[in-house]
Amino acid sequence: MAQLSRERVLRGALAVADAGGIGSLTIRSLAQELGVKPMSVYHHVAGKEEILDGIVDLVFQEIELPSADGDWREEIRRRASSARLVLRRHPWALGLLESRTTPGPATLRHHDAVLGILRGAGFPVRMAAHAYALLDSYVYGFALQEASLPFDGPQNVTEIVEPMAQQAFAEGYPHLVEMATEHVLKPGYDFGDEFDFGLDLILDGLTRRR
Amino acid sequence: MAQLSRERVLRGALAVADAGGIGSLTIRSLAQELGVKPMSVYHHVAGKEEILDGIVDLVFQEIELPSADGDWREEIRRRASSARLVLRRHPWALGLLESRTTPGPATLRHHDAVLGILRGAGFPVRMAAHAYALLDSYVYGFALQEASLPFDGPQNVTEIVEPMAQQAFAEGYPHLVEMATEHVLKPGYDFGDEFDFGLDLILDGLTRRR
DNA sequence: AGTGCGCTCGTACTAAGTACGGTCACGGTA
DNA sequence: TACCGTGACCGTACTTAGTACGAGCGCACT
Repeated sequence: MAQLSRERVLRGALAVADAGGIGSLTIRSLAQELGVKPMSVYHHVAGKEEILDGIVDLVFQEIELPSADGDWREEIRRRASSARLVLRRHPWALGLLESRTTPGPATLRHHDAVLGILRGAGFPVRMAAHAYALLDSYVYGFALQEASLPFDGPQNVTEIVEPMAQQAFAEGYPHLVEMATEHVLKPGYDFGDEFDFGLDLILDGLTRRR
Repeated sequence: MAQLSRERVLRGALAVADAGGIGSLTIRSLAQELGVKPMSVYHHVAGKEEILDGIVDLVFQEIELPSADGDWREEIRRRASSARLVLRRHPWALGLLESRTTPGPATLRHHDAVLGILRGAGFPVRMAAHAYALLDSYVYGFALQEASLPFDGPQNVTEIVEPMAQQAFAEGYPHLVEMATEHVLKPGYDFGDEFDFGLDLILDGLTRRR
């Protein structure tokens, strides 16, 4: 095992969080992952808070940056889709966003690039702020809903939703029952497919208001 | 101090979380709030997980239900605004959403009512699912961004953003600097004002696609 | 008075964050 | 070569948290 370093500590923390959720990330579990003893970690980071800040920034680093000279709509769409995939890969990152208020360098670079595209596309500053807040709200919120779904993907939907629908029927929630039986339980259903509908609607609205 | 009860335990937990964040909600802090010893709590709830599920459902209970016979657009707007305010009052609830997969009765009632409005407004099942995912994504994501802002309200924006802008300038993030100086630092700025822009855009898009 | 029951609590075990100081390898200097 | 400073790693232990276990205690019903 090579020398420890801040970089290796953060990478290790990311791996532990991905494997077992943020709840499983403890200084001890991280030390084990790294093949060292708990206190060794503290020579490379100041404390657990700094680790959390660090891995959030690592997550932002994974999101594709829009390129400054492409079609704005296509670039924004690409980065939104990328962000959604990244947040699905690291669902614990969403819960962290709420508590971290000191953005890292990758986070800043990311936001600067997105704003750059919008300004370059002709959005005035105020409108760029609107667009930026709207787009990120949508992406974060969608990722949050994906993360809180009781099922993982399109596979095991039936076995999870079927009993829920029965319960909803028994307790008198007709619209939930209808949604389950007429939509969610139909073959081919995948919540992830909802993403493009909303993104298109938002991009259309922004185009119209530009 | 009256008899303890599940209800009082959950209300107490909500109060503790509101006062100091979920991080400050421990069995011991909760017991102190309730004027009892820690282990007494366990006679009314099975464990901390059940407390967390319980207070998330309490939060949903606070969101205004849309009324079934109003104008769908107005009802949906009202419940979205209400949800946003409730989530601003209990920002810790967002972090919990991701981990709780067993919705409580208030949560189910809430979702059933929203779906009911959309179906009543003439949205086909599939389109109601789209609209529902989009609206909730927006509301949750917006609340998440509000919660992660480094400033609390329109008051102390300047003292927080000013140094950030300076740093952004020094590190070469021109669009962040522009956004700060030309928009955020202007008098009257309030991030909360962004909410209506996005909500209107979404409602327009949904109207058009209905 | 006796009995059972439900609520409360004292004690204690385990897991986690981390302060403090020790150990040890290495590299530069006299 | 002998010495010593430095940086990385770790052993120990203190504090805070969740919670298992079982004891005490008051009240309702016999």
